[in-house]
Amino acid sequence: MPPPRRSPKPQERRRDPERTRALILAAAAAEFAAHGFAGARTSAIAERAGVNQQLIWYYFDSKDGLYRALAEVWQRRQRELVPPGTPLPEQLRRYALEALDNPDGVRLFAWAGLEYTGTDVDHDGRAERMRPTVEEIRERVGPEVDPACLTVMLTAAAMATTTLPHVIESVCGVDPRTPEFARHYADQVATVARLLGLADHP
Amino acid sequence: MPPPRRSPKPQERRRDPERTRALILAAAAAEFAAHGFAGARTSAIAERAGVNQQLIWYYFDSKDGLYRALAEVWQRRQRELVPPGTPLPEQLRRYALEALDNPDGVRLFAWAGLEYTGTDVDHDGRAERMRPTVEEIRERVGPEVDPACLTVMLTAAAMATTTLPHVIESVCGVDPRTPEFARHYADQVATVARLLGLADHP
DNA sequence: GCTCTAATCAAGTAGACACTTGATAACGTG
DNA sequence: CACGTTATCAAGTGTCTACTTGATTAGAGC
Repeated sequence: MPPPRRSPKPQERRRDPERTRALILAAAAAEFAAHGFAGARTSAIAERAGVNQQLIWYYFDSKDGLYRALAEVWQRRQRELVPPGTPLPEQLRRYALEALDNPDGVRLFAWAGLEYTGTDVDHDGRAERMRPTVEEIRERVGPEVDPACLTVMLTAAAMATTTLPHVIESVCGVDPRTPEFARHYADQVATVARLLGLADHP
Repeated sequence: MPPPRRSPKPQERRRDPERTRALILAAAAAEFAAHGFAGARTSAIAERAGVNQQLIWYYFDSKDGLYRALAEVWQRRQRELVPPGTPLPEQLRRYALEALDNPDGVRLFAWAGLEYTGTDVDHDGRAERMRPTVEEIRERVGPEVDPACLTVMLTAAAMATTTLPHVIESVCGVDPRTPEFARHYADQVATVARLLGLADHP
């Protein structure tokens, strides 16, 4: 008689804290992105991750702690999105395309805006990250334009496929979630940026 | 012995269904705007309105019904916001200033975007309301620009003081909620619209 | 192998929440 | 003033939800 394999799912039982943490974080990103902080359910996160609910508290202390941990992950990705030296219209195009490549991240970022109460995990980081963009804009526009405000406008515009799907559906008459539209819209954002004189001059 | 006044608060007890309805709607606007649909609490709405909780179900059937009733109110206001014939930059300036005059409405509208699932109470209404704007833009820009997309971008840009306060805080270094900044930002939106050639031509 | 720790799990719990129920008091109408 | 209707109220109810507790097991170090 061979030694009996006690567990029916030996692979599933193997421990791997890093993997578990990552699974929970990924599931949390999807849930928070889909429903926002208040709407997200910890039970749904655990189920989506395929782990025991309690592990959420084991690794992240609270729903809030999980949310904050997520913000850090997202922050790291943002830093790597646009290599320095990329022309502005192309920067904006890529930023708009994030709606395709990382829709959860963009939604998370949008939720954070509405749920913002005055303290931001990433305040200083973002300020530093966007400074070059503001300065580049300053050099390319006239004195009547406040480059910081224009940066904000362009950021908002680039995120619109995520933040204003209802407007897009009404105004453009198409489903804003299709890749075709996202690409078209991203091109349009770049086009408008060029019209504003934000392209490289020869 | 004079006839005793039985109720200590006779004025409060006076019935006024219309007033009650309005009180609930106003309180709901504030709560939903502050926390979104999932985050809003019916108990908080009743308390803010100063009415018995049950009246929410008496008048609106459900939390969802209350939310929908609110959407209709908001919709009506939108129609009256910008009289036809207003030049585009001025339209956008006023739209951006809504963040001051009707912050709850703007927030409600922004929440609706993130919570959008494909069905919209005001789909047709908004489409019709925004058509003239799209057509006006079409006449003023070159063929490389999709006027519907530009309309979306400008809408998103005009709402940024509400949707992206965290970005504004980082990039502009000011509190996005102050009236001074809101006015400055609204002027900037109008300025950029003029730069894009959206002003009246002589 | 033994033991200690760290990871996983199952079964709660207390409170919050949307919504009901059934009674009561103001109002309109004859 | 009687009487039916309508608005208001107080006190639930079942369910959901974030979080606890306490036991169990996999793996690391000796």
